[in-house]
Amino acid sequence: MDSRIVNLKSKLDVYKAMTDGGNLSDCPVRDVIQGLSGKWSSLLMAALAEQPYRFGELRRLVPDISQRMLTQTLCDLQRDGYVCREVFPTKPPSVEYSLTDLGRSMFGAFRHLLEWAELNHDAVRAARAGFDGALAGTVGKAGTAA
Amino acid sequence: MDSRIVNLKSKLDVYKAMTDGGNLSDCPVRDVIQGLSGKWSSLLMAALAEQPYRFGELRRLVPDISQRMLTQTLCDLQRDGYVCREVFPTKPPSVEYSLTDLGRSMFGAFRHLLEWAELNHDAVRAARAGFDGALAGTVGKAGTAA
DNA sequence: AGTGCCGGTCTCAAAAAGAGACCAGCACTA
DNA sequence: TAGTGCTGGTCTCTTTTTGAGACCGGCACT
Repeated sequence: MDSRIVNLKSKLDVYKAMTDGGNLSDCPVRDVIQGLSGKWSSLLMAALAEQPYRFGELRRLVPDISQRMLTQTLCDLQRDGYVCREVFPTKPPSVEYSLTDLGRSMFGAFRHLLEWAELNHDAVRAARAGFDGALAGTVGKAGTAA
Repeated sequence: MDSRIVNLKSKLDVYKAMTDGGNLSDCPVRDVIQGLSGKWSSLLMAALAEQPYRFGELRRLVPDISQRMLTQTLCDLQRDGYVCREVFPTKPPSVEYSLTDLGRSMFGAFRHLLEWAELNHDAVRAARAGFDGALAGTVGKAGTAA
């Protein structure tokens, strides 16, 4: 079993075969996931899943996003077919963003991750603290910080 | 109903109240999701969900990742408690990465999104094509490209 | 001796993101 | 009538993140 670690002869062929089986590079899933992996995409999707919002509403709802990224992320989400952009010819022309059917469908799958995060953020935070602590211990070799 | 568009008096207070309700900025879910929203995080999680891999194996499995990002992303995932890093004292010291229980748990939720992507990438691609086509039509006003 | 693989780190260039000014048009205020 | 604020964006500049690739020490095989 452990021979795979020692015996390195012509491993590349083996990996190529495995890659074809696991097709991580080719598969279109990557293409879809990359669209959602942006820093703000998931957040905006979560917001729009609640209800439709206008541009300025979203900006206020997520204070630490810049207009530039808000515009761009919304545009990307619209391009991927997740959100719908409607311009209302009101006095100050207002723009409303809402989820499409595709967007709602996608969010239905994404929601699981959100729920998991809600339930397990303590564990993640604990893991982070443990990792950082161990790192500090390794580097500084001191259990007690100043 | 539409008065919300016209009547703009002191809307900020209203939004603040809404923000408190929807708590999109504060909630720790963001903190967790951001860790997964990296370009490579989800891909590496998917790979490690199959089976444990060594550093070089992952590099070959995902050809278009740089060592730097591979190291960094794996380190981030390890810090968040999703993956476990084991160093084997073999002759060329080898390092194996595997999913922790927390990682497997998280991937169980993430998997839904992966499955959705697999099923709906056609729709997403179609939406993209439609969006790009409409954009070209708007700008170039020409239906037939050269 | 020379070469290659091991898992990383280091540096440098390019790309992406953040901060903030600026735009045109209309309503309300002074 | 001038001034102010709000609308949804775009433009520029700076900072952060990413990508590409050189480099490291140590051992095995040639």
